Amino acid sequence: MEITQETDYAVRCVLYLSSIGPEQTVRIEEIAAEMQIPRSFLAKILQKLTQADIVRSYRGVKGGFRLSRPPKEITLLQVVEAVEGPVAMNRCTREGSLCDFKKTCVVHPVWRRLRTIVETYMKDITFEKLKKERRQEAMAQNILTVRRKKT
Amino acid sequence: MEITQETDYAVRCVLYLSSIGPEQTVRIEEIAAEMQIPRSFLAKILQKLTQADIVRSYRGVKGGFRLSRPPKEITLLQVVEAVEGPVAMNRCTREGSLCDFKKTCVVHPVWRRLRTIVETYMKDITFEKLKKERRQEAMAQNILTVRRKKT
DNA sequence: ATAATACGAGACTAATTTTATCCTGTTTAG
DNA sequence: CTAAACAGGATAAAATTAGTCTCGTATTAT
Ligand code: SF4
Ligand code: SF4
Repeated sequence: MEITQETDYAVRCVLYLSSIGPEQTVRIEEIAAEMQIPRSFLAKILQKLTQADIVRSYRGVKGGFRLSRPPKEITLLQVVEAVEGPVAMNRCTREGSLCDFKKTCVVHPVWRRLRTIVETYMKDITFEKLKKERRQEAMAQNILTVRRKKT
Repeated sequence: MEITQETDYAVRCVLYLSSIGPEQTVRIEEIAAEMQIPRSFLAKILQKLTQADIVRSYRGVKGGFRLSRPPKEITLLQVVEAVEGPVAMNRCTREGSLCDFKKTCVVHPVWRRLRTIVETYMKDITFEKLKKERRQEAMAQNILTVRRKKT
């Protein structure tokens, strides 16, 4: 029971976008390099994130991506669901018709409850929270200043 | 993020075994039919459950399976882990070396925490609990008496 | 205008995992 | 000794995951 590599990439990507200014954009190329994500795969992931209205894309010269709202309003759950669909925990909480036992099954409510627990936890993790921790770490290591020079 | 079909089969299987007497054994055939699990696939699953010391197998005529300890001492987590390995939630909580960022990553602790949450929940669900609910339902519908006749 | 840049969409592919099946061998009750 | 029942390994189809590539469209600087 694990998220996919794709989902982890997506989280890294949104985390990176959380660290830039709200007026800036960054190219796929930059995110891919900084977050160690295969470039063309990331392009696909960003399409999903765009369609889920988590990021917004800008085409052409000077184009790129930015978050479509402040990091505070983007949760881990939203990102996970955008790339891999509902966190159902078991098929029957996603599509009940898949199992004949559903009506009488005593395990079904267990999975439903677990689903709620996981969703609740992930809903509480915003990228604002993550960003803050990240900035603190970066400052402790002077990573941010290094990156500014390079840009 | 879902358990596999195999895992669901395993849970059904252990649930069924929880309902029989501690001295009885049941054949793969019976479990497969009652719990709607492909026979040969179930055989494989039971091997894993045997190796994890959740069930015990008996060969030869009159052979079959039974739980290797009372349902009270078997948790959902044990069964899940027996068939699909650790519930890591993300690769990095299973094998840290898989990610270069691990040391500084602010998301990593989030997955670790979620893992703990899920494990804690599943550890609390014993098959004794499930069995009790199941018996109540069965009695309400007279399923148990029907099954006894058939045997 | 138009060339260069950057994302969008869809087809395609490779690798891995999931979901099984089957065969041969071993154990055991009667 | 033999029929019943599980053990273990090989094999295979289907689904999912992970990733690439090409061509199209939008944007902007010149
Ligand atoms: S057996 Fe119960 S838990 Fe399993 S899929 Fe069916 S309803 Fe869900
Ligand atoms: S980026 Fe962070 S969360 Fe993702 S795999 Fe690496 S350590 Fe884990």
